[in-house]
Amino acid sequence: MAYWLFKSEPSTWSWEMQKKKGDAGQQWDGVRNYQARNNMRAMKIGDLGFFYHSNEGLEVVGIVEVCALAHRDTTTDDERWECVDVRAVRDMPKPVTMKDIKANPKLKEMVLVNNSRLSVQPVTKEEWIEVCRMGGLDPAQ
DNA sequence: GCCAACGTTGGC
DNA sequence: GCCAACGTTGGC
Repeated sequence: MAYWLFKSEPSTWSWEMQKKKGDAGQQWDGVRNYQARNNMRAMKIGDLGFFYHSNEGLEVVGIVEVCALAHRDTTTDDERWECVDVRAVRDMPKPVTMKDIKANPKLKEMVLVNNSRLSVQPVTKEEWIEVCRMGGLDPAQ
């Protein structure tokens, strides 16, 4: 299983809105960047991702699960753009902020730190475990 | 609201 | 195919 990070501006698509979609989930539309799209194409059902609030909040607020493989983004006629569906799995008991992540030497290689503009990013298993631990989740889960 | 970093576009 | 110009993103 692979791990990812999805970024969204809460004013556009917030964690609260995501949770309201429940187990049905929601397509992660609007991505117009090849790298981010390629990351979504590589996703498999059951992969987990952090849900990160950009611009406001600047923190990992929850965990989502990929529940549909990459398919056409229905918000555009352009065939180039695809997206997966994700559903909310759980809240972070304690949101992990950008500041916390930058302050942790174990996370200095995170894409979030080094390429903050990429909206869908891969996360290593080690990074996943560390961020979960910081957020008050049992890393074994 | 500013601006650095990055991606894309388009003229040559 | 290069690269300058432009637009967008997102942390601060």
